Amino acid sequence: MSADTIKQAAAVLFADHGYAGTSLSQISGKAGMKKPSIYAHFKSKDDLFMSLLDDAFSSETARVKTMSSLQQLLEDYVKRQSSDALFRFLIKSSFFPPEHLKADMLNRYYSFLDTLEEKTGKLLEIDAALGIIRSIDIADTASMYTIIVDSIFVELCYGSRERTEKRLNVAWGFFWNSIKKGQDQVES
Amino acid sequence: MSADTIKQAAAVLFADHGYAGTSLSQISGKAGMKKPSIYAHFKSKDDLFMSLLDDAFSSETARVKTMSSLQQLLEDYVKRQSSDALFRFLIKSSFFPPEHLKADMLNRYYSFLDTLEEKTGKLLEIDAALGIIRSIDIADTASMYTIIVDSIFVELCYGSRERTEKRLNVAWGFFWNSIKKGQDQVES
DNA sequence: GTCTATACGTTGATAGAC
DNA sequence: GTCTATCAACGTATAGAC
Repeated sequence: MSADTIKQAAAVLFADHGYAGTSLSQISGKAGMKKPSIYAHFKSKDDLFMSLLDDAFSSETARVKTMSSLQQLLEDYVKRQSSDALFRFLIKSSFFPPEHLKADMLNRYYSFLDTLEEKTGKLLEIDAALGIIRSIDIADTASMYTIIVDSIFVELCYGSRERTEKRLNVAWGFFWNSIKKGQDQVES
Repeated sequence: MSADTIKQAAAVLFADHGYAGTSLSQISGKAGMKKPSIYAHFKSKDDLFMSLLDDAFSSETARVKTMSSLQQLLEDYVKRQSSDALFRFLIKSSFFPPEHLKADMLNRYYSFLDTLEEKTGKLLEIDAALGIIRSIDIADTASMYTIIVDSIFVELCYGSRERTEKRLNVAWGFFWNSIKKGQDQVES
């Protein structure tokens, strides 16, 4: 289907140049058709953008719901930074929403964050029950996890995989060391 | 001077709508003059943008160089999120640079990051010498600090001061607890 | 330094033939 | 569904009067 071809082209361009920085002629050009053809599939530029956003949030929410380890999700994000245009589109658009669509977007973003924090809480509770981690404040720890996720997203914006991986290792080291059982921290 | 009036107007608009999303007519309108008057002070839109960016990086670099505590800088960022348009402009522009100015910007950004990590390292070394913190890997810890800074910047993009402050408290709690002396962590 | 007037490309979007 | 042709509006930028 050519609606899909348009979406794929738009994802890349929106991710690289933003909403305002991307024109419909650029999108149609990349999709191999003329500008007016877009209107056979989408009502407007806004419609195309929001449609992409829905796809992206659905995909990420599904991913979070089926994840089985906190560390795995972070590594998954790093892996997808170059290959998954829809993911890059989502990050950049979330950080910098077009002003007139901001309200619409924020609802979806917060709903995604809720899913993430809820799932994080559940995984932490399992680890706590298994005795892998110390008794901790689950809410604060889940919050700290999303902080790491966001900082990884920031690094993803700049595109250097090397830096991102280094950062991930440092962040995860601090995080896990703070919550795991054992006395590796003792070194006074 | 009216070059300054233009800059102030531009900072707010670039921060809110981005480079591509802001037009020279919007800027001149907010500055109380007509569009062509801008060209009496700046060669082009790019010139205005880069001039603003230089101001912003200079200001932030100076701030980092004179900071006396890691926690203070974070709190300073939160306080300025609503009042300091140039600061908001810098964050948004750094996260999402216009593609054709990206290379130019990245140099300045990395130079700022170097200053930040260097200063962070020095402050950590002082605390270590004073016996306030445990012996740690200074480089990793400074890196973890910039992770927290970035996550605060992300939150600043969304504008809710309440959420930002909560996040700052959680992040700082984890960070300081990981490096300070004493056995507050023991709770197995 | 600020203005009016203007040049000229590009934007998002529509009409209508095929 | 895709195209050509066209639209009004807006973009950056310049020329030249005051």
